[in-house]
Amino acid sequence: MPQLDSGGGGAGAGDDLGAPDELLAFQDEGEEQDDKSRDSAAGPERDLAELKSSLVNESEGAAAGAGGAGPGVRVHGEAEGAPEALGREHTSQRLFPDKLPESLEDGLKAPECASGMYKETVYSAFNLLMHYPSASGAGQHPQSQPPLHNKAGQPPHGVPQLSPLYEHFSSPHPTPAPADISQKQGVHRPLQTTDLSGFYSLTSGSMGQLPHTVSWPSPPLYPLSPSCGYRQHFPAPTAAPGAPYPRFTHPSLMLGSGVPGHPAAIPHPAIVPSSGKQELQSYDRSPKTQAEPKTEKEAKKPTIKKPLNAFMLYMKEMRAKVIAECTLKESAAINQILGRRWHALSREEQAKYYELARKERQLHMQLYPGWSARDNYGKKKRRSREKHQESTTDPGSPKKCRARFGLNQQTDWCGPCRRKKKCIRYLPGEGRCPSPVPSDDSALGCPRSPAPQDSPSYLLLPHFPTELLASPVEPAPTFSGRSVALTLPAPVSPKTLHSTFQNTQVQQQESQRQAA
DNA sequence: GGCCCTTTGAAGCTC
DNA sequence: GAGCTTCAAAGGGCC
Repeated sequence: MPQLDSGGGGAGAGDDLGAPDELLAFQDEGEEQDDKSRDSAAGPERDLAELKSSLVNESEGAAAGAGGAGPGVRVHGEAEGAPEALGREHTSQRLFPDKLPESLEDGLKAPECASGMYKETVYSAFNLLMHYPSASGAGQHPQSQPPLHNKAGQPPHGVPQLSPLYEHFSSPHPTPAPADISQKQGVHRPLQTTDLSGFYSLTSGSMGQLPHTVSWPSPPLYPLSPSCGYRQHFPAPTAAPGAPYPRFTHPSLMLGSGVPGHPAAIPHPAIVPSSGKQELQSYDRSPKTQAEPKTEKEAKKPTIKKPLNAFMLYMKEMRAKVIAECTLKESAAINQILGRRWHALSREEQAKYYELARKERQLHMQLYPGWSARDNYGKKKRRSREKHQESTTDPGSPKKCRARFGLNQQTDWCGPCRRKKKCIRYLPGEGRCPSPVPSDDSALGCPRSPAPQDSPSYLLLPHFPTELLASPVEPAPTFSGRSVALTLPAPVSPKTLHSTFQNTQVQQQESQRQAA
């Protein structure tokens, strides 16, 4: 794997892009688990148990792993020399062993055609990104490069579908990045010296090769002005003179429209016009935007979306598959299934998505150095806080809850929710955690929170299949030692459960018809 | 038309 | 630094 975050150049920022949760998910196993992972007898179930164990025991692991790896999932190429670096290297080897490229390679040999998502170009692009940020190779056509993994040009099973961001910046005909990309106001992050030219390509030649994924419908062949209309704060990389067409001209990305002086489309999947679904609302906590008068021009600023995290990338890839398998349509129910499946993934499988997400964040940060997630704050309806205020039975923090019941703050779980963070799965009507569950083995006899018998309306539904309370897809996970499965029955709303119930009935009727 | 639901993760904010 | 909040995608459902 290339040195994505090598100390040379300006790769420093990328090193810290990994999220703490990623670390917790994969770091807490420690050396003991590392040994376990080397155990050839370890099967998927055990792997899953270990993963869940590591997730559950995140606080202990965080304390114990103070001398471990730095933040985030790392790839090879850390700063060398120091023991810490050695530890990180060790961690990175555990997280991204040579298996990863192998799996990618294997996957390329074994296409999954169910959704038709995987195309050669996409994974060639992935390979290009894996070589990133080689400036020397920026102008090379992938076919002229010795491909690392696309032996058969086929996508792998389990290899994450590239997000639009990746797809977008993976043109085989890259064009030079603009020289003035950093010459703008509001740039807080230093522009990476990494040559991103390989990710801006707007050539017409790539258009025909560009696969159409579920997420990206067929791009209309709109002529593209050389000056791409990134939002004002972020001057756009301009297309090469010989690049008349954008790679992506999704209607939602026609960012130039409406922006005076920027008539062209913005070929970036992370950008949506503010006139879209997420209209800029009056609520905006950004001091900058509060201070500035909202001119018409500003109101039409495009919205740069957050880069997708690992789970979002996973959802994006697997949604169609789940829909096909389960004949579900409601995204809420699908997401529940995907959430369970996500937990059931092996570490290696999840690591692929974490790595992909990390690269997305890195790329996003380099493309929009001054962008912050804060920029989009307030662009969605505030609902959590309002809902929270509506609830008079605030479960309180786990810390308070544990203190209330005299539990160990480090090891005991907060009531039936079994979470160490916010206690949200309290029993309705009983206020804060009424029955804290210690984390010793006695808790293992009660793997699930006691289902409230009074308030949830789905329990009152006639003939409601109680098995729906458990995982609709995955079997109940096993418990290992003190570990408590994270895939506890999610606090599914009665509405969703009822919908799921209805869908189940439809499925049963269909199956009966087919059987007949 | 726009919000809700539902998931996990990342990042910003608050104390 | 812990805990909380918001947003990212998706699309049917609901008002």
